[in-house]
Amino acid sequence: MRIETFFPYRLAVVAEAFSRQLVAVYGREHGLSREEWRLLFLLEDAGTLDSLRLSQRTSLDKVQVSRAASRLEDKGFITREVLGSDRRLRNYAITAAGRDLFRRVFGEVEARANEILQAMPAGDRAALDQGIAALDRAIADMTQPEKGHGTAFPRPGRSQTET
Amino acid sequence: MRIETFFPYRLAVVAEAFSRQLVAVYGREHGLSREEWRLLFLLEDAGTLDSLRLSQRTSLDKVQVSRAASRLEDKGFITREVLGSDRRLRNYAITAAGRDLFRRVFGEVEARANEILQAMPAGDRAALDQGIAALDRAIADMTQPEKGHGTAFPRPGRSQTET
DNA sequence: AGGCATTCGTTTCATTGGAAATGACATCCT
DNA sequence: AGGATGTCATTTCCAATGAAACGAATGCCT
Repeated sequence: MRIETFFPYRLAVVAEAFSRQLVAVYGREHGLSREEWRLLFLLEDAGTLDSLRLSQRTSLDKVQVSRAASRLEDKGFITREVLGSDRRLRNYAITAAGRDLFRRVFGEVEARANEILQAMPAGDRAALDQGIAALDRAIADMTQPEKGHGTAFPRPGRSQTET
Repeated sequence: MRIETFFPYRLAVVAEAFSRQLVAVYGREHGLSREEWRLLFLLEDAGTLDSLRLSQRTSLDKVQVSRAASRLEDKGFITREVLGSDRRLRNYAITAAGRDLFRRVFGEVEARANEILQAMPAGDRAALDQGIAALDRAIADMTQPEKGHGTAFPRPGRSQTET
């Protein structure tokens, strides 16, 4: 079978290529890693988030959040403080500088994304949107058996090593 | 803006999740890296390939090919020899063991992929296919205006030779 | 033919990224 | 209460990754 016709390959490769276009903006031009970019995105939307809500809303695991937050804090784009109610948790908030940066970068990223997406016929664009949404549902249904009958479903970042 | 509604984010996250399902098969269960998997895929299709054709047909850069080939050779799944006509190039060929492994793994990977894809309504599946193809074209047209259509896009090599 | 520049694949080096280990804290259970 | 257990963020360790450096080989050009 020719690999170019294998759907999973095509999806992965196209998604990567698209992503690379955007990384060129927030990464190469503004020095943000993908995790930092996403974290900043979340925080500019929410203003402030504690680590619990954060882990529920992102595809980032704890380690990634920890590292991205650390770097963003160093750069002065977010603040990080221990949460009073549960001192194991953290509360993250975006700073004015962070908001400023994000808005600027977001404009550029969105422009680049639209430049590509608008080059597609409207019908194809709608199809893509529909298809991605459906695939998302299919994967979710697959990995988290509907109704949660299964007591064990894979949680990101969990391993079943018994010590 | 909520990040979940930002299309580039959704695409990246869904594609990653889908890919992860497949990596779980060829990676976790069979010890192949993504690059090794792709290289093996190419070689089982072509039987033999020299490094020139290889670089034209894949999204892998030189370093990735070199490393993946090295490991596959160590495992006895491919052979690698200097090309007579141009001794800078290499000729890769899949071995019987490699073909054997690939067929076995491919069956599992395909099954897993179909398990997910078949869970989607046929219309959504068609939409996804159409959308991905269109996005591929849009990116190709964007990065390489007016060149060959199809699944070819940029390789991250940015050799800015001075002069 | 013989230098110069180019094109390869591979190696090196510094950085990244993931998985397990760690330590702080909270919760449970008796 | 208070020890055992669980949960969290962070750190540590090591494999993987990417960019630049390198050495070998070829093409070009006079």
